[in-house]
Amino acid sequence: MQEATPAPRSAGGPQAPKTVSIRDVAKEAGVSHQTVSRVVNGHPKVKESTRARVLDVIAEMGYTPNRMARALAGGAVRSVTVLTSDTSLYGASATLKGIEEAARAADFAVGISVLDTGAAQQPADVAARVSRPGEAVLVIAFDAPGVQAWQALPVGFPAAAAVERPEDGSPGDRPQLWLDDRAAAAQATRYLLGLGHETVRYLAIPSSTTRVGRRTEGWRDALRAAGKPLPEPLDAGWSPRSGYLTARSLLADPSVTAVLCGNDDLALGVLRAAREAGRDVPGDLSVVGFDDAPHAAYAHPALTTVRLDFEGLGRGCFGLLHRLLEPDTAPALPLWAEPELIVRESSGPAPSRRDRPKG
Amino acid sequence: MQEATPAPRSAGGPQAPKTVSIRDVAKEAGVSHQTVSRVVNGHPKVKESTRARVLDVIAEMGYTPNRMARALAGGAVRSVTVLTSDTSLYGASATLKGIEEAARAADFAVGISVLDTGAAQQPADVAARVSRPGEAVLVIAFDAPGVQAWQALPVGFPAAAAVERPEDGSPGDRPQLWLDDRAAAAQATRYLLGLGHETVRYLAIPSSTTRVGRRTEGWRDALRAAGKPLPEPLDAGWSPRSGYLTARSLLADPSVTAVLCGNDDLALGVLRAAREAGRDVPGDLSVVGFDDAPHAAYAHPALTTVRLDFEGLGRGCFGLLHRLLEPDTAPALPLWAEPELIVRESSGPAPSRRDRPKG
DNA sequence: AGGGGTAGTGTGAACGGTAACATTTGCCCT
DNA sequence: AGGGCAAATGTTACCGTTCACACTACCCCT
Repeated sequence: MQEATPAPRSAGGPQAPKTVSIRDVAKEAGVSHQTVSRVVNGHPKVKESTRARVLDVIAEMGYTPNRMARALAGGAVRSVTVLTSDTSLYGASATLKGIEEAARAADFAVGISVLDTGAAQQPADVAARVSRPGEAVLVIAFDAPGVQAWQALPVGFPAAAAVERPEDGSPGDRPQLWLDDRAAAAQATRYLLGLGHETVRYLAIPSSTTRVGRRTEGWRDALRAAGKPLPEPLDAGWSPRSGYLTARSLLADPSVTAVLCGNDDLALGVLRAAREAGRDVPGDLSVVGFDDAPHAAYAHPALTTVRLDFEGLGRGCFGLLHRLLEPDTAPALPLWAEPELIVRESSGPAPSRRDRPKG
Repeated sequence: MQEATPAPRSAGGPQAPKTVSIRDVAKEAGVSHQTVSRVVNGHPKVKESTRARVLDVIAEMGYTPNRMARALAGGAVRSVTVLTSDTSLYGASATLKGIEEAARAADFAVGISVLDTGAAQQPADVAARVSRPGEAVLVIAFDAPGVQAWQALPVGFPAAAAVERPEDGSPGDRPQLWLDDRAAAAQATRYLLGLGHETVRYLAIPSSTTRVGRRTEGWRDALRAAGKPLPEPLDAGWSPRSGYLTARSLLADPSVTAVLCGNDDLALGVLRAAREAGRDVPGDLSVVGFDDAPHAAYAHPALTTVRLDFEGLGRGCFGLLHRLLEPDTAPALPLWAEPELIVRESSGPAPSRRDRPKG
């Protein structure tokens, strides 16, 4: 732990940084400040020669529009605040990355505000996080705090969200995007069933709403469609530790041969529990994760998982918001990848009856 | 991949969101707007009864100061832009988390801007990322792009940084903080040496400067001090894959019994390479990581690593900046934890000669 | 020649705050 | 009683931008 001596307070020395404003440019170019504003904002009715001259002066003087003033004056905000709960989770952080990328490309500033997990999100709280009334907001609503924040946002608000599922009743047409977790979970489950497992257990991440999560639904869908027994899903948290604790009791049951996890971290915990229980993965037990976090491929055994294009989702969300804010100039919505099952080492054929450890 | 129909453009309907300004509050409370401003900013010379009344009205009307206007008017900026390169790396994201936490506590808005890795950071580029001339900046400079951005920042700029190492020559007193990586690496190395290993190999993360990294230095220090052979450090990247590839050739050498890695991700890769090479960890080979990322405890075997308090570092950096910006009101610098060696399963006594696989 | 559109430009007033200075009030002192 | 001072409050200007509108040319039409 070290600290350099702080630099002396900038005492507004002889050479004040001298910010160059739109009026400075105007004077230099011999036009009114409003004309400069028009040039900067690409207004069509400016004579070509004037535009060129102004642009020259701008380049020469190194003028940059002041975002604050621009926003204050009621112009385009060009700034988004991302509301998210836990950036240490892969899904959220990858989505954020996508948003930032797209926002930067569109010359938007991006702010970030982390939601307190636990505390319910009051409309007033949420509003207070936004720098300016009317400032745009992007919510990463994969968990309960996120969804609450999203719902707490006044409807007129320029905002979009990445959600786990679209809201049920209520105004169903808010600008929001989601990945098809349900189909992805169903696909993973079918894969395991196809390997000969009699059924698949599911370790659920916390649901973002009062209803059961989409991934849980997908898992159920597949089980039902295959006419397999449908056990209770197991409620877990987000962390490896949570997966470990939940799996410890589950794996005492020798009939459990396949476990689908709500995310890769849980799967990591399950892997450890399996090791401790003396269960060979994938020999005795197949474990499948979700998300394809960066470390999933380097677990032991390497995790079979479902790759989700969170970055693409983030880009999409920003695009949605952009289109909302600037319907005429915003580019078309970018595409993102479908969920994809990545088969690695942690899953395999169901153990044949005689190999299976005796109950 | 799904998309809800975008909400119709908010057409400024009958009930415009009607933002409540300082003048609205003033009128309602029967005072001048300036008095409201004074109350909001905790100016001392306001009569207690007036203050109470104004505060009541503020609460009642739900007034929130407009950040933009405040900044425009030349008040305190109360906003930081964090410059970072790769948020998917644990160190950077944890530091960001700490910054955000401290910033929120101090009622600062935080913006984020991701540096292009690869491209050199030009002063102009960096300046352009900042919303307003004079806006404060916090740089997470653990890698080369970060350091370049930090160096490209004009000296007068209100900025602070979390760095791998303090800059060498140059103005050595810029506001910056760092964790004692060097001591931490030395500690880990001593620990391994104490376990009987003849020497320790080191997989280096890329250095943030032209010089060798601090962790590398610490490792060298310990080896030298113990009079042990000092092999060349191995240059790796940041990812598990990089650790895997680097370790693959290294582990062919049976005399290698202890590997220290520049981060936990590299260690994950080494673990996999060890498995493939038929090396038992920790029996034949000890592997030690760095950072104590969340998944380190759930690797197989669980990683021995050095816990670094990145969140604390982030809080500290923000505190440094805060003190710079508001010397009179900013609280004292928060403390953060010293690096700490966390011994788990991936390290153990050096194999005795006769156990060691034959070269 | 006068009327009407339109391209190009300028003017003044916001936007919501803070800073600097002006003003009012109340108290103490001589 | 009047001068001096400090506390409490009000007034005005300004930050850098956009918006709404006014204005000037100029062209086209009848």
